[in-house]
Amino acid sequence: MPARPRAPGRATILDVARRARVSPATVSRVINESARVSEAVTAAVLDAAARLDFRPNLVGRNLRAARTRNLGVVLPTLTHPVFAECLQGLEAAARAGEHAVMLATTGYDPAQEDGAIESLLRHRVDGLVLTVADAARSKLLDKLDREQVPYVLVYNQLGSRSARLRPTVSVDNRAAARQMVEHLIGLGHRRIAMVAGSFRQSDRARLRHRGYLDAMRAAGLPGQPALEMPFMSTDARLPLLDALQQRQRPTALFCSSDQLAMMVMRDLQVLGLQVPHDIAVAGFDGVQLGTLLTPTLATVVQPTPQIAATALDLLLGLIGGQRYLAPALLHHTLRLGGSIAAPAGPTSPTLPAAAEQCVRSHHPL
Amino acid sequence: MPARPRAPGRATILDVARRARVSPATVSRVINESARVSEAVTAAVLDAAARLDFRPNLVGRNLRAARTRNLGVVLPTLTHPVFAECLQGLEAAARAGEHAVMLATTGYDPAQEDGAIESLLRHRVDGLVLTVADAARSKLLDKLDREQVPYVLVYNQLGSRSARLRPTVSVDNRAAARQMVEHLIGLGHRRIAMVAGSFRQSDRARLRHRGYLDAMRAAGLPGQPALEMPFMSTDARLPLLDALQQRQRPTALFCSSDQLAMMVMRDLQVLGLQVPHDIAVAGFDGVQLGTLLTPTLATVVQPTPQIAATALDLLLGLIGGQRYLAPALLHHTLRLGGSIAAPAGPTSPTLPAAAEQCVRSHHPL
DNA sequence: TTGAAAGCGCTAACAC
DNA sequence: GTGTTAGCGCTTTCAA
Repeated sequence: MPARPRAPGRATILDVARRARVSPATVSRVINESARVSEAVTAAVLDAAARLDFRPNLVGRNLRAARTRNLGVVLPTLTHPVFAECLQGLEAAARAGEHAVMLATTGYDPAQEDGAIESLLRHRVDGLVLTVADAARSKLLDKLDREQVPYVLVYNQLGSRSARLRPTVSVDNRAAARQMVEHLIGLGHRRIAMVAGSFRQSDRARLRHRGYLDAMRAAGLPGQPALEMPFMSTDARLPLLDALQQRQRPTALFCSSDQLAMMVMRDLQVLGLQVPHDIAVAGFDGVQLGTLLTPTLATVVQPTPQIAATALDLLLGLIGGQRYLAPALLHHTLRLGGSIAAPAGPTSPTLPAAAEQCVRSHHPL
Repeated sequence: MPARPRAPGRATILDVARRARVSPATVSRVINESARVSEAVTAAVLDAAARLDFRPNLVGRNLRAARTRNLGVVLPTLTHPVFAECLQGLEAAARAGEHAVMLATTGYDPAQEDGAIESLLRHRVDGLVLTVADAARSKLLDKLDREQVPYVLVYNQLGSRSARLRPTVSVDNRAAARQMVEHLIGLGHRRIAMVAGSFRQSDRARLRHRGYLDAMRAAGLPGQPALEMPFMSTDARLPLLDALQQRQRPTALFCSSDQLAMMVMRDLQVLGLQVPHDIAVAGFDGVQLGTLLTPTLATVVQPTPQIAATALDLLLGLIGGQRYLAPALLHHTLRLGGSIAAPAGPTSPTLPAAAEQCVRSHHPL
């Protein structure tokens, strides 16, 4: 049994070189397979490295190489499953490409975006994958452009008239939203409202609202402004109550995200309304958890694994020196779950008696 | 307007020193506030740094300092919300403590644990937060111990008779499970089955099963072996069918995780059973999404934000040189959702007619 | 209070 | 094929 190495895991390339009676350069060559080395020497080096529990110090390598094979990922939150799934995909793809992932979350707060990115850049990540509040008018992205930092946006999508062109990976949010709303209209819904995350925090939400308006207008129906809700809120009852107390209560709610849709479904039920019988609910994202709900959530499915894989692919391309990058528009699909159905007959214009009281008394959920 | 720096963001401490007409050492002192520097010089340095868009290269610093202020986080998956929430908390706490997070996921595969950790260690993370398959008999943890790498386990809990003592942050899984099952018994349930993630992949699942057995035995009821399911499976129908076709169909199912419980609830409903009327379902984790289900999921709530905060706290302590670390046992609570209720009267011993056919025909969900 | 100089671990030129 | 050497950007003695 060999003696325990002095400071285990801390042997350097020089220690290995000495033990194998070769130069440090040769050790490096063996480790990285960066040049041909004779079989005998290779074996000696490998043996020495193994005996010493040699673990290459990537900090040293990175300093020397002026690149780190580290990627920064900046997302609003992981509480929202679509981002957790995306991160999962990014990490797997990064690992497959021999890169490591450094993570930062911003809590949908543009102020935190700057600090997060700055920290990542100090660590000299080779590139960034990020979802920002507003891709079209982001000082941060301007900065990244100026400094020529490779980055790819996920989920963010630039309007067609946007001045800047930036690398994005997303679905066609507007078209996808329109398609879902058209589906609702096809089922017979006429009064459809949209619930959205706050527009300031999400360019996606704005585009999806446009798609909603497109569909409504095309059908000659009155589109409404979105019912905006801050992203991190956990209770939709009061805004919902507002919407439902309108003279013409909507028979369907199109939500700008699955997270929102799930919350809305729960709160509608708390208010005493049956989904989909009393009111239909549709989401946007296609998170797996939607299939675990009862009824299952009808939603626009974004191909999150492909979004992640594509983003990483593009990013590695950019890092590799590729120049121009067209925005990648991936295909969405509709998942028609049990949360939508044709509208019931003429609905009563009043809420269940329970609803009002339920909200006012702040009944815990 | 100042001339654009040559290679923006790539000015070094030497450039700043030259511009401010001081030594690089002084620049370092100013940047890190590591020693007193006169006001005048400080101002000059700061000014030069700002003009040059100086961004300290942490790779250089880390090489020199032999510590990185990077923390490695190793989790089975982010698809399971409890881990996503935990990572979120870890990242926030790390950022608050001026540390960055490098992420790796293992997909519940012990084989991947090794590669993930090895990669992180090559990056010279200062410490690790991890959830492993089995904390008691993990070669990896042995290695970390041997190499004196600071680490803290989250969710993993060592049995009381475990040989090794390792730093863990968890709830008392056995007691918590017992309490939930006792609650079910208190409601009148007598035939309670447990559904669990595969034991090999989770020491937690084993402990929770023990707690289940404790409760059953204490009540003089027959405890059963757990219905084991691989963690990444997305369909529980066939195993469920097995359980439900027993002579004495269970009136309640205790699941070892919320993920599993949500899947089970959906699949029960697919099989034509009403939760909680026909069968009660309880989970373990307390993920927020449980409150979005209908009925809401009854579950053992683990204080995930505190688990994350505590883990980070302990880890930073270990990194700071602290020696012994007692396992931290955090308080769980029960969240009694709509997915459990007292058992209905004598249930029919047969499944709804739909059930059998539904499974055999592999009806898409 | 500030500067000079050495070196963290590694790799890429360049020699042999 | 293999060795020598210089230096990536930073901090930290040690001197002044």
